[in-house]
Order: sequence, then C-alpha cells, then structure tokens
Amino acid sequence: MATIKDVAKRAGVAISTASYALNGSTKVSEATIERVLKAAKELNYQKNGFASDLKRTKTNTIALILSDMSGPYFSELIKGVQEGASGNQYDLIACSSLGGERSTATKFLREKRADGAIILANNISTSIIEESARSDMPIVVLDRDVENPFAIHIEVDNKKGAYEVTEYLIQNGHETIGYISGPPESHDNEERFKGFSDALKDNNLPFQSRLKITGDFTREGGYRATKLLIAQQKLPDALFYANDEMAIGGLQAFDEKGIRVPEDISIVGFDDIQLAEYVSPPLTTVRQPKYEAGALSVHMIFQMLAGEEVDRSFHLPTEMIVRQSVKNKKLSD
Amino acid sequence: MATIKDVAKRAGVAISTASYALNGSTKVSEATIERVLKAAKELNYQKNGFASDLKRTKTNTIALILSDMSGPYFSELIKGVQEGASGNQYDLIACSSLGGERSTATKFLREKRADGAIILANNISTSIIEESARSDMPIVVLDRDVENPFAIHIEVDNKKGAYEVTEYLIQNGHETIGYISGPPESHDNEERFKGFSDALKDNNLPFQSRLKITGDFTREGGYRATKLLIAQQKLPDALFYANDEMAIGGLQAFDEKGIRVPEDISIVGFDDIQLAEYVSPPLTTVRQPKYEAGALSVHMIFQMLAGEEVDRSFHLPTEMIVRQSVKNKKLSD
DNA sequence: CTGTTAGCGCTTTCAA
DNA sequence: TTGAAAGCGCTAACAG
Repeated sequence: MATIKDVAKRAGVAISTASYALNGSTKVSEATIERVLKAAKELNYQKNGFASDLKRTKTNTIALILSDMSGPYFSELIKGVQEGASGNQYDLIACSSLGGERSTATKFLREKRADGAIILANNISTSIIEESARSDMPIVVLDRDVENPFAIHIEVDNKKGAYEVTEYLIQNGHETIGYISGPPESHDNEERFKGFSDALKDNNLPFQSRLKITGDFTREGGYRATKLLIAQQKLPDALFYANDEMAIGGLQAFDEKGIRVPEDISIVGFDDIQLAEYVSPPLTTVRQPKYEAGALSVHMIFQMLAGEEVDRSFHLPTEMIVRQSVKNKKLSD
Repeated sequence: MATIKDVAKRAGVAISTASYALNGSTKVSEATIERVLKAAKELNYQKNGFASDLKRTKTNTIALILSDMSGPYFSELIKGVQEGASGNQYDLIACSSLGGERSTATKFLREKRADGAIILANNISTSIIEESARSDMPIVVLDRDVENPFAIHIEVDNKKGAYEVTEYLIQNGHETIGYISGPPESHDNEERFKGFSDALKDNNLPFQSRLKITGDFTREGGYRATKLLIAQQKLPDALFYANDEMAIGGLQAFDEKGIRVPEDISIVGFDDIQLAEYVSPPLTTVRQPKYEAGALSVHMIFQMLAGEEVDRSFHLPTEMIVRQSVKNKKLSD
C-alpha cells in the first residue's frame, strides 16, 4: 500500500509538498501538483483516513447506534439522520450494539471513532453512554434518559400517544382493555403503559392485571402473548399492543382461532410501521415522527458540537392513525 | 481528553507499561495493572481507536455499503453479514453511498477505513471499486461484475428466477405479457429482463415492445408505469414487474381503475419483500436468498483476507413463491 | 516485570 | 513555493 511518502519520492518532492498538492492547497505550483497527482495515480495511492483523523483529532462522522440495524422500523429515522448529516458534510455510519460490551457500538463510543452518536439501542448500557458522552462526543439518546450534560434525550411522546389511543378505545365503548407489553425494561414500553393506565384511570375503568401480558416487541412475542390470552377464555373488549409488530402477531393468533378483528375484539398498536396499513384489518395505531426524530437528533449533535447551550430533553408529538381494527361498540350493541 | 500518556504519568509508570496494563497483557504485575486501571478510571480515559488502528494497520471492521441504508429490503442481507462478521470478531458498519463521489462510502473505500467491503449500491461507480479493491481491502460486489482480482461478485440468479416465473405465467395460459422494468442501467434489471424474454422466446411467444415500460424500482414508479399501460387501453394478460415495490404500486393503480387482480390481469413481482405477503392479493414473486447472500459475502471477504484463492463469481438460486396474483386462465377460460 | 524508543501515515508550523 | 521536522496517540520490539 503506497503511502504519501512513496508519492513524494516518486514525484521528487518533500512529503509536505505532496500533502499540500494532494489536498488542493494553493501554496503549491500547478506543475508540482500535477507531478504529485500523476505519481499518486501511478502508485494507486489512497490516503489512510485514520492517519489524517488522528492528526486532526476530528472524524467528521457521526455514528448511529442501533440494537439491530435491520428492522424496517429504522428506515425513516435513518433517513432523517442521513440527510442532516450529509447536509453538514458529515458522514453517517450505522453500527449495531449487538454483543453489548463487546459490540461495535461500544467500540465506537469508547474509542472516539466518531464526533457524535445517536443511540437507539436498549441493549447498550447506560453506564457506557455516560462514560462516553463528553464535549467532543455529544450523544443523543432516543430510548431513555441519561444523566450527563453531553447526552440529551429525544423521545416521542409515548405516554400521550398511548393515552390518546386508549381514550379512543374507550370512546368507542370498550371497557375491558388488555395490554400486551414490550420487554419490561424498555423505557418506551413503560411510558406507553403509563399513558394507557392513566387513560383507564381518568375514565374510571379498572385495570385487570390478568389482562397485562408481557411480550417482547416481536411479532412472535405478540403471537404468544395473544395465545396466552385466548387460553384464558374470557377475551377483553379490546387490546392495546405496545407496538405494531406484536399486534400483527396477535392478528395471526386470532385468525388461527377464528376470532374476528374487530368484530369479536378490537385492537390497536403503536408505531405505525409500513405493514400496519396492509394487514387485515388495517391497524389503528399511533404514528411516531421517526423522520423528525432523526433530523432533530443530528441537529442537536451539531449544536452541542458547536458548544451551544441546549435543552436536555425533547418530546415529539405522535399522531393517532385510525384504520379498521377498532369497532364502535356503541353503534353495534 | 486524557491520553495514555496522562494515565501513565498518573499511575507513575511508563507509557508502554500503561499500554500493556490496559490491554490485559500478562507481562505486567497485578499491582501495576490495578494502579493503571485506577488512574485510567479517574481520568475517564478512553483509548483513541484511530491511533491503535493506525499502529496496527488493521481495523477489524468490514464495511457494508448500501445505496440507501434505509429500505426494508436490506434487513435480511444485513443480518447475514452481521452474524458472519461478529462471529469472527469483526465489526460491521453500514454506510451510505448517497452522494456518489463525495459519499461516506467512497471515503471508506478510498481511505482504507475498513478491512473489506460489501457493496450493494448502484450509485457507486465501478471505477472507484476497481481502484479500491486490493489484497488488504477485498470487496464483494452484489450488483454488478467488476474487473479486479480482489473484487468478487455474488448475485442471485436473476435470469433464472425471471425465467421460471415467466414460464409459470405462460403455463397458466397467459400469452401477452408485459414487463415493467427497473432503471435501465441496473444490472439486476437487465438480467431479469433477459430471463423474461428468453422464456417468451422459448415458448414461441412474441414480445411486444409497447408492453415494456420503464420504471425505477420504486412503488411510485410502478404506479406511474402501470397508469401508462392502462392508458393504452389494451391490457396484456399478465405483467412482470421487475421488483415487488413496483408491483405494489401497480396494484394501487389497478385498484383505482377498478381493474381486478388477478381476475382481469395477472401480475408477478421479484424479491419477495415482506409486504408481498400482505398486499391484496398476495403477490406471486421470486424470493431472493438475501440472508445467504450476506453470509456468503462476509465469508468470502475473510477468505480473501486470509489470502486464499477464491472463485470470482457466485450465483445463488432463487425460489418462486406462488401466491394469489396469478390466475389460471386455462381453467377459467 | 518495567522503561525506552521507534515508528504507523498524515498534517502543519516554521524556516529556507 | 518548497522542505525539514514535530508530533497526533498508540503498540511492540528491545533492552534493562
């Protein structure tokens, strides 16, 4: 692998001159630039990015850390981040936190391989985030709150969104409403559950703990949880799934038992993933402003990088998307 | 930002000793290790990853370069790559080729920011790939063929897959069959079209060029192309969409005009994206082994990194997925 | 077991 | 306009 040294030698100039020429400085004569460029091409020279980053102590990249990296859920978020980053001549790279302590994500955070990070990965520990956040490595955390002046928190208003859709269920005449939860340690899940139970309480509806079943945000988990509920024999009027994936799993479980949605039971989800519109029946759910969350995240990173004073916490509004998975009991009963 | 020097000083040892201690070498006494670790913790020391990569001239990461980084399409592929990489203690990072020459992807390739790369990004130029591929930066290209011993080519058998599904259409009694193409410069599209027209030819069916309409692999493009076709008044018996996204766009166009699928026209897609199963009617299509493609890609990268002799080209088999978007004309006519 | 030291490849100051 | 040289922070060979 040719280095700048080789290029300089071949062009018959000093290393520094080669560096200037390669970086398009005006300090070097046309003729020299040409000679250097020619030498570089002949040697198929490629600069070593690490060396220059090291020298400049700046990477011009921001890292997006995801628990999964696959998952259709992240598309929109990524788009928001991507556009913001490239608009500022920053690079965006995505990496996975799979593997916890030993993951790529941890490495990026710890080893300052990026100038900032956006994290949506429940499997990365809060302590790592807190240790890593600093003025030259500002962090935006999307799925929890963190105690560190250089880590701010952006989240959609899970609680309010859950409250609204639960209220919608109630207004449609549903009284016994179950909750299929995400993993108990999930902050999002917790907030959604709070919104859900607040709505129940405010409407003087009791919450039966037998109707809260723990899932894990996956389709499979929703399927299993729903099966469990069906096995209890007494189905509630409606079901709140803590996310759409689980709701879709639930749909399948109901379908297998010949239970019709929404005729026999109404359901709602959360997220408004792309599939929600296509399943049968189309899912009533709450939409998260994912693109906006992504865009805001990068924006805040840049603000922090610029040393500006920023708010420590943001809540983005959700929107209820009414489709056809909820029956109006007041009309039909 | 504390450096290893600061840590060494604070612990009262030499830099190298600090380095050894930090990296868990056995050459250092327990007591020293402890002192160093303590100092590091007190200073909130984080090592600079670039510096060590630079020193070791090895990054232990492989880059996955995508044109988009969003797009549900990539999920499976990513999973295959991710698992292969982390299984070998390598990091995977994904980056986007959005922005062409000036993209993050180009930077990674050119500046040797990874030990190898997997590319699925039609908007990155072949010349960049050819210039970047070398023994210490092997590349797997998924969407074209490249002339470079260190860049190998893995693709699903687009031609055969297209051939099969076209033949399926023919066997079901369809005779005039249209083709909604992807972008003309797409290699995948080209291969699919070849398979399509070969099947026609082998069955002595003429191909009418008015029935080939150019789309762009997006839902919107499929929608527009379909509208165009509908405007021609004479609908063919069936339509081959070069990918599922476009087929779903087409479904919408037909729906708006009250044209029923498959009663009035049969359609097939390509890819078998997740949605294909959920649209109405469920789409008959060709499944690509995306996970396998991803897994094989990393595997080959490691082979090349190890200096082994490898095949320059791989073709992965596809599988036809029969659902309900094709009518059997022989039965009903 | 610990310390000295020579770079990795690059940028950039300073002097010529 | 060009060149010499000093590091960026780290690893590792070598010497003690």
